[in-house]
Amino acid sequence: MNITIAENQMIELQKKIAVFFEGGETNHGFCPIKDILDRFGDKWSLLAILNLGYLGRTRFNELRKHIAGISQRMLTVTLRSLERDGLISRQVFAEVPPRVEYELTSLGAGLLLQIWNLAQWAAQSMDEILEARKRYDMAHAE
Amino acid sequence: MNITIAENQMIELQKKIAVFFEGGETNHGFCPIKDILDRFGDKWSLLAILNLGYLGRTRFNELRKHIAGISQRMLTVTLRSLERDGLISRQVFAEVPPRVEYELTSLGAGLLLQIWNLAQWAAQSMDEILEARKRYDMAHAE
DNA sequence: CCGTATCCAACAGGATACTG
DNA sequence: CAGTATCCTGTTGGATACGG
Repeated sequence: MNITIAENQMIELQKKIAVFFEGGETNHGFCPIKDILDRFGDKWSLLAILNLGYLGRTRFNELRKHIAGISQRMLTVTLRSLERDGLISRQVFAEVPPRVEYELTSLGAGLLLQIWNLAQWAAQSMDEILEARKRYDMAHAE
Repeated sequence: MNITIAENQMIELQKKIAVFFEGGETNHGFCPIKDILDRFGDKWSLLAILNLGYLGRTRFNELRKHIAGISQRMLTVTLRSLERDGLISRQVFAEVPPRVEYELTSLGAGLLLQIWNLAQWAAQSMDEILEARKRYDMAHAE
């Protein structure tokens, strides 16, 4: 039953990819995939965006509590780069003790939507992947 | 005009994420995002899948030609891990010289669809991101 | 509270040489 | 042709200490 990414749907997709590749700089390596990876392929960016989507406007340490395992340094670094790319906004309040709040921009919300779809796919496919992996390891263990 | 991920759409998404987080193991860090990153956050996996989607069933060196800059070693490593996860199939022909062909499985095709959506978003948003970056760098250069 | 600065270990991944 | 095997470097990111 999982054999149904309908054939024609797949062919449609192939055509689109072809346009994508051939319309661009063809084979000199232009590809937004590389850019995606450079920006969001790191360990924490997607998690930060997902959590900001979940929490809405959030303070630094509140966010940190929700991203299990992240160090202070990496949360700072990650938030800065997301801010630089216009995906989140950062607002500092001149108080003592200081308060800083982060929030997704509309651009960031658009990315969140994509991440969400990807996460959904991953959640749905995880069992199948784990099974495949088990099969592979069985077959390749001597 | 880009201020339109409609509010209610965003709120809907927040609810879904909430269910996602709170339905799972809550705050102990369960999250398919981490798994996604572990598997596809590397430098080459997404490119391999995208190119296999583009080319269809393909031989090792043919694939290599299309993925600009990949080393023989990394193509092997990448393809092995994708095969292990059941995302691509590998068929060896007992010929001299040897021939090996790779192809997306239906599971892999499902992932391709997600990657495609993400790539589309990236392509559409790239300008806006680059602008934001320029603004940020202007503001933070003393 | 919200960072920055410094140091350092682990690992991804490139270059190269060799095989069935 | 389609890989292994080995070596070696650059980068990622954790730990720790300090600052506004």
